[in-house]
Amino acid sequence: MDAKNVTITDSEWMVMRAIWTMGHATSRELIDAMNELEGWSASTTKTLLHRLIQKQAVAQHGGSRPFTYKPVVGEKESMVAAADDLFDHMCAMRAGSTIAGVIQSRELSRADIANLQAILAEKAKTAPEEVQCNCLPGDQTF
Amino acid sequence: MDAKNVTITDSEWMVMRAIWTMGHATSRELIDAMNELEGWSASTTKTLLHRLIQKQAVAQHGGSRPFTYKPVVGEKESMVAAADDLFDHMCAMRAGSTIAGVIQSRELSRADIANLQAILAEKAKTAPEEVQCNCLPGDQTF
DNA sequence: GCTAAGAGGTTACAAATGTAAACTTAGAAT
DNA sequence: ATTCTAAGTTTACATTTGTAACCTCTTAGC
Repeated sequence: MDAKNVTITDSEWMVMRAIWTMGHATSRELIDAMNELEGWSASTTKTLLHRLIQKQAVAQHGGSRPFTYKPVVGEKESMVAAADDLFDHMCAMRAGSTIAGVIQSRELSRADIANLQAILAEKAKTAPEEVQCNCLPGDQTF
Repeated sequence: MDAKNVTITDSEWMVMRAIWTMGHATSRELIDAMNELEGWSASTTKTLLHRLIQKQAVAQHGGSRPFTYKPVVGEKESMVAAADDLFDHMCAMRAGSTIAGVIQSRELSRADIANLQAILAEKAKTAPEEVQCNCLPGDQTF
């Protein structure tokens, strides 16, 4: 199952974060975690877990109760897919400054920074002078 | 009006992009643009425009018809606010690699890259060895 | 074997969102 | 002055999403 093909809602995402972090979990573990993190009732977590199973973001394992639930889509791929989807709906010309804003407000490790610097150095080799706006059809600068 | 305080839905965002790009527009101009871009009917665009006015993302100008509509919230700030909100709901530890994925799939100008490199160089001065996961309470690496 | 508790599944409902029709008002055209 | 068209406002409805109760089934405990 490809992370790009699964749309995870905000509340489902909260459940996924718990499953990704634990690697695999029982419904009791998820219910307790979501109650502590968000104050949700057990019913809420069960509903969201069921919806995630239906959209194949999560798989149910084990032959007897309590079942174990494991993520089908990876956290890293899902995060990138969600961020790409967001940026795909935004002005291409302003992606650079938007990414700059995000970087400024995130904590990044030395390894993260080194990785980003390497990627940017590579992109610099073929970077255009400017990126075209893609907001209107046949669009030029207004 | 602060961009951070206005939640713009996906469809409203498509209307905003048109208004931002034109700077100011009449409803006829927006109706034509959204019909060409998304295939929407005039009613759809009118409804979304009205909702944007209600949530003070857009302001109505002019004393007689046709009115002119102008954005109250800026595009740049709204993009950063939306991206920040997305990342705020994700694992802090993986923000770096997610940003890397986004950079790889976006077209960036030379100026964008230079700006990002400068920001990263500055962050590198105080970067931690690693960023803590913030997915579960009292969480450590699993 | 029976009972109780826990887990899993189904149903419920309000609000948000996407999409569009219907109605009212204003102004242009005749 | 009247009519017609466009613009603006209100209403409508289906789907999605958030949140949770209720019901059924399974398994642990006695």
